[in-house]
Amino acid sequence: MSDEVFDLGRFAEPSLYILVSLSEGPKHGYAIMTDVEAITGSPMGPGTLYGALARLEKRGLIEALEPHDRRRPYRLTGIGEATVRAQLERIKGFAATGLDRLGEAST
Amino acid sequence: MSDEVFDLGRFAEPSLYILVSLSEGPKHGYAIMTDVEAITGSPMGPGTLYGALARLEKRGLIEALEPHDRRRPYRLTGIGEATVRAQLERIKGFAATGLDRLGEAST
DNA sequence: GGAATATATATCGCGGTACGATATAACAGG
DNA sequence: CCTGTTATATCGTACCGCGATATATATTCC
Repeated sequence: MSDEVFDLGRFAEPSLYILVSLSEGPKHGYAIMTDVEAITGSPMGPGTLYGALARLEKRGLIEALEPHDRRRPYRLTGIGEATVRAQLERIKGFAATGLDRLGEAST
Repeated sequence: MSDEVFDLGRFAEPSLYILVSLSEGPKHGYAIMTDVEAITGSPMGPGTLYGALARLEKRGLIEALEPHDRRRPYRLTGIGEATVRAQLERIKGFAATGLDRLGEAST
């Protein structure tokens, strides 16, 4: 089972942003929103955020911590961390392949 | 320099695969399908392929060449090439950021 | 103190995408 | 001649993205 890394599925972009944001440490929704905007350059609205958050929790990639004040923080689970890592490695390889092809093909 | 590069939009994964496949040179649909499967490891069905192909052409990122035999080849346009390159650079940076965070946070 | 703004979460609905299923057709090999 | 491969095309369903919207508290400024 050890290898069985969860796939993020079809619409993985916002989910991946969230997971990467949580890679830094536990955060609550609003903090994720601002962090993702800082990383990616484009804002993530609440509709996108909370929908994806619920899905990620349901799939066991993140888990909710005890709320403090008005904040409901989330944390990466073990599976979540493995998933992000695998996903990022894959993406990294893919980007390298693509850029390599462009480098050779252009001129 | 006015590089208003086209964004791939929300659902960019299959489209990006196609564009990267075409970065190698012009290909027809079926060849893209097999190539993408080779690159990503997961198969891309005709429903995904031809839908995305039509959208990419409509957006001017790829263009159709003259059909030979039963094959309808496509080629990257200038805009298309710039878009893939920009997209891949962005992804590369994002992956690096994410892996960096994981590297520090884990262990 | 009152008003405006920032923080913080939650939900709805439309538009649009992913993708399996399905159909069609030409060609090659046994 | 029939099966499998190559090749393109379309339909329908399920699901996602995301703007809009609502609510409530905390903070800041006049």
